[in-house]
Amino acid sequence: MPTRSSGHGSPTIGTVAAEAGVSRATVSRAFSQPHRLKPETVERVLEVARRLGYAVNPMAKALSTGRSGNLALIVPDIANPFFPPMIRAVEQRADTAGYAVFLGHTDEDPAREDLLITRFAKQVDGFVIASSRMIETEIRAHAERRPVVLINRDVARIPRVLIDTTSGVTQAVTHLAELGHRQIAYLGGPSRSWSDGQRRRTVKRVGERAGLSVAMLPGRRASYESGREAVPAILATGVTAVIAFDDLLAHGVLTGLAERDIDVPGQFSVIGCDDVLAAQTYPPLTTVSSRAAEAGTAAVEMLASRLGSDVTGADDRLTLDTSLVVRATTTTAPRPTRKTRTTSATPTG
Amino acid sequence: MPTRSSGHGSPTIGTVAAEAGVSRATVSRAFSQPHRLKPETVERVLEVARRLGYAVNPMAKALSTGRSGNLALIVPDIANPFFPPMIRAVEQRADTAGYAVFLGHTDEDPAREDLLITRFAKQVDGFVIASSRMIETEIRAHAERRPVVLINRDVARIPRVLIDTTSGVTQAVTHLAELGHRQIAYLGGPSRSWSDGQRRRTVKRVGERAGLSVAMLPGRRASYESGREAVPAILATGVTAVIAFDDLLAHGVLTGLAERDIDVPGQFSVIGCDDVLAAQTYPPLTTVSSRAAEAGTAAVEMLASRLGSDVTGADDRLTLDTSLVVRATTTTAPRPTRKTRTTSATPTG
DNA sequence: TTGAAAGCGTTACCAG
DNA sequence: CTGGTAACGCTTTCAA
Repeated sequence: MPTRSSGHGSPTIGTVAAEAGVSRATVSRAFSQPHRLKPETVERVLEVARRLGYAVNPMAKALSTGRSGNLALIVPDIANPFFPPMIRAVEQRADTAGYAVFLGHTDEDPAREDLLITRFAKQVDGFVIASSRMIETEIRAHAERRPVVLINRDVARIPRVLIDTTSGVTQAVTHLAELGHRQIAYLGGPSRSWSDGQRRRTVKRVGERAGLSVAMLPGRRASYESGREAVPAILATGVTAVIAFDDLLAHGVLTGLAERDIDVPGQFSVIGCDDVLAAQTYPPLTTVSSRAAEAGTAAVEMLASRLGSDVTGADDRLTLDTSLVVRATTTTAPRPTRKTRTTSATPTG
Repeated sequence: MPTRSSGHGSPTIGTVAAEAGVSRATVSRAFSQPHRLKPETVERVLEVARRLGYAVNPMAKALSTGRSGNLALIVPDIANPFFPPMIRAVEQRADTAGYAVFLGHTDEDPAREDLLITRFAKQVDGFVIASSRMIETEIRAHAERRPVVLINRDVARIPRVLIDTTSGVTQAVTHLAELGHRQIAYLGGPSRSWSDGQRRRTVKRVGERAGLSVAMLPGRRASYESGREAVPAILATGVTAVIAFDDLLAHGVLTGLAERDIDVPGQFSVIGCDDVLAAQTYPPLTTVSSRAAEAGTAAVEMLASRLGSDVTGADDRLTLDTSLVVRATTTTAPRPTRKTRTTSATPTG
C-alpha cells in the first residue's frame, strides 16, 4: 500500500506535503529554493515540517541531485600528532561549508589508500588527500573521477596545498652551520613521503653549499621509537648535529641520546620538523614550524570552490612557507675531542 | 530520453544488465545474493561488471534498503592524544565490518554534539559517541532514533564501554600513601566528563580512607597549558603530590614545576592518567594505563552486533580495567622542610 | 532461476 | 507561484 503519509517512521516530504496541503514539489522548494515560493507558503510548510520533526533525507537528495554533501579526508596516520590539527581544521571548514566528512586512515599503505578512496568515491563530492603515498598514476586516476585536493604532495595539474619546508629547513641547516657544526646528518622519514623528499634534498643542497659534510640516514616510520632506535646509526656517522624528518623522530633521538649520557645541546644538537611537540620535550626542541591546520582549511576551500562552480580553473598550487623555531636543543658545535668512527654503512658527504 | 545504458558517466546496474543480457534484478542479485543465481550467470555478470568498472552505488542502495553502511564516530577533541588511537581502532574495526565512518569533532560543546548527531542521523546506521558531554535526556533521544554505543559515559540501558579508571586510580592513591605522602591533590579535567567524575570520586574516597588529606582542584580543559597554569594553585594547597585528570595536564604540571625549580620526584610527585605520553615526558611519567583503542574496537563490535540482529539485548555494559604504571615521577614524600608557599610570579633558576 | 515493476525520498523539468 | 511527474540507482516482492 503506497501510502506516502503514513505515521510511523520519520516523516518524509510526502507526510509534510499532505499535512500542509501542498504538493511534494512545494515542500522540496520550501527547503531548497524558498525564494521561488510565496512567503506565506514557505512559512506554513516550514512550520508543519518543524512540528512533524521532518528533516531532508540527505541520501535521497544525493541520489536525485548527484551531490552528496560529503567529503572524504584521507590521512596516512592519525596517530602522528601532525594530523589531528589538520583533521580538526578540515572538519571545521567543511562543516561551515555544509559538508560532512568521512575519515580514512591508510596506515601508510598505498594499496589501502587506493581501496579506501574507491570505496568512498560514490559517496562523496570530493577528496582531501593528505600526504598521499600512492603513485601519481593512481592519484590522477582518482582525480579524474572526483575532485581531489592534495596536501603535501605535488602532482602537476591537481589542486594541492604544500607546506613548504624548504625555507624552514634551509634556516635550520644555516643555523647549524653558523653554530660551527661541520658534519650534520638528516634522519629520514617515510620513504614515499613528498615532504621527506623535499627536506632531504634541502638539507643536502644547503648543507653542501655551506661546506658541511652531510650524512643521509634512511627513511623510517615517523615515530618516537624509530627515533630512539636510530641513535646508534646517527652517532656512527660522526656528526655533531642531526635534523630529523619530524618532531617525533627528533624526540626519540633526544631520548636515545640521553640514554647514552650525551648532553643535548652541549655535545650534540638536534632539530625537528613540524613543531607538533612545541616546548613539550626536554630540552625544548628546536624545530621547523608547520602549518597543518592552515593547510587543511585551505584544502577544503579549494575543494569547495571547485565543487561550487565547475571551474576547470588554473593549476592551483598553494604553498605555505615555514621557518625555524629556535628553542633549546641546538648550540655551538662541541670541539672535536674524541674521534667518532663510522663502522660500516652510511658514507658522508 | 530515459536511456538506462548510456555510455558516459559511471556505469549503473542498467549498463551492466544490458551488456550482460540480463535484467537489472539479476545484476543486483549477482552482487547481493549470488547463491540465488545460476553460478554461470553470476560469473558472467561479475565479469561484465568488472570490465565496465561497475561498482554498486552505496547511496542508491541505502535509499532502497534503509541501511547506509556508514557509522559516525563523535569525539570531543581530536587534538587530545587520548583519541587518535581510539579513532584509529574504530575506523579499522568498522572497515572490516564493511562500514565507512564519519568523524565528528564537537570541541567539547554539547550543543555542537547534538547538532552533529542530528545532521549525521539520516546518513548512518549507528553512532559511537566517545566521552559525550550531552545530558542524558539528549543522549537518550538520539539513541531512540539510531543505535548508539557510548564510550566513557555511563547511561543505563544504552550500550556502553567504560574504561574503568577506578582500579588504576585506586592504585595511584595507594601508591602515594605508601610513599609517605599525607596531603595530595586531584587536578580535575573537563567538568562534564564522566571519566573526570569517576577519577575525582575515587581519589577522594580512597585518599580519605587511607587517612590522607586530599585537595580537589577544579576541572579545566585537558591540555598541556592548563596543567602548566594550574601549578600555582596546586602549590597553594601545600600538598606533596598531585594526581592529574590526564597525562596532558600532568605533563603541563611537570613543566610548571620545573619552571619553579621544584624537583620531580624529589620534592614533588606527579601522576597522570591515560598513559598517552608513555615515557616521553621528562622525567618519565607515572600514570594510569588506558585502553582507548580496545574501547573503540569493542564499541564498534557492540554496534555491529546490534545492527546485525535486532537484538533488543540485555543492558550491555562493558568495563575495561586499568592499572598504575609506575615510572619516574613518584617517590617518597619529601620531609616537611620549608612550608611551600605560593608567591605569584614564576621565578626561574 | 530470472524478470517485471513497485517503491525508497528527493529534485527538477514542464505545464498551467 | 505551484502541481504533476519523470528520473536518480538499487532492492525486493510477486510471478512466471
